[in-house]
Amino acid sequence: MAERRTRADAVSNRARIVQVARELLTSTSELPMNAVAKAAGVGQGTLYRNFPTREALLAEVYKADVDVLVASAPDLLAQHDAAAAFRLWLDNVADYARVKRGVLAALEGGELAAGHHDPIAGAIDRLLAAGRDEGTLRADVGAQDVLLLLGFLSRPEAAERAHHVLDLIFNGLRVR
Amino acid sequence: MAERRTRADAVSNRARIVQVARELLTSTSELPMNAVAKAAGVGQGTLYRNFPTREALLAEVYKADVDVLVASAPDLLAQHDAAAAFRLWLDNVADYARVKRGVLAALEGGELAAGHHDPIAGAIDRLLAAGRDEGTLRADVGAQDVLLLLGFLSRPEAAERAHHVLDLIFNGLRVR
DNA sequence: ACCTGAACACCGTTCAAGT
DNA sequence: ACCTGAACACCGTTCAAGT
Repeated sequence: MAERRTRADAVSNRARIVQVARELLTSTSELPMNAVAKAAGVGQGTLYRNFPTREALLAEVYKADVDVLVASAPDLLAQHDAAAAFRLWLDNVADYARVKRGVLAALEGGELAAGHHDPIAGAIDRLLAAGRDEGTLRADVGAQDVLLLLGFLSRPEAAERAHHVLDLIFNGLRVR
Repeated sequence: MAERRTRADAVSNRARIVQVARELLTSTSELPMNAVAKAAGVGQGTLYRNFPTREALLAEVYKADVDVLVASAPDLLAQHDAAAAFRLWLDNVADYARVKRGVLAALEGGELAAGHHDPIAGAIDRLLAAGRDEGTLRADVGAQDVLLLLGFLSRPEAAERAHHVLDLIFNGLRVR
């Protein structure tokens, strides 16, 4: 199977689409596909061949952020006990959610979350498993449960109360 | 100020709009305004004068359900201690959410929830206050926090795990 | 091989014209 | 006083035609 080199213009088009989408998302939380195509200077067809769904585009836009979030889980586990690591990781998620609301939108129920190997779910699983071994976090909690609970971060009103609500959630996941 | 009798056709139009919307929501969770107008046999203008936003229409459709939910709070408090009443009330909410997903959509961030006198928030406040007096529920929890946490019920994947996630939430709201 | 952009099917919402 | 429905401004998505 011969490796086929993608045309140079195709490569730059794809990169420009992602860059433009990222910029559009800094001003508003909406992302009209036609607006992305126009701002990127490509036809709608080009946009859709690169990213068949908006979820796919969002996943690409926030890939770097998600990678950082996922990578921070083992780092925190190396420096703290599992319960503290989990609590700190939740704060990381909240910080990302505050700055870039779209991260959560991409995360929940989309390509990222529904994919076979959702990296975020993997990070949560790791933290939960450590807490279970330690005996500080409830053994009957799955990554799915945590993802559902974190969904509140995507609501606009969440910003002010995020920290407090995370405390309540964390309190609920600890063993009594 | 003389009471003005609304025209008979106007009254029946309004009732038919609500009835048709309710029926449409049993099959799908979407509610296109034009589809409502067409199914109700009225012009779009009539629909919009009665219900300026979709939220307003949803609020009317689910008014009866919300009333039942709100009324159940004092009933539960009369028969159980505050913590048990709160737990049972949460189950009531989950049951409604399972059957009619739209109740939650109408509840969260919409006319119902954002209104000056959100009845749901009132019911939650009442339950929380009783739990605080009793010393079983955390004093630093507000109705807003609970509403944010309950938002997960509107997600399609929530159905199977709703009961378990509610346990986690309840666990987090209790005093240690 | 990749691209463009007209075109289609759908929204929500408004408002002039009717009764 | 209330209603109708054409019309407008927007979506997402497809696909024939180009290079």
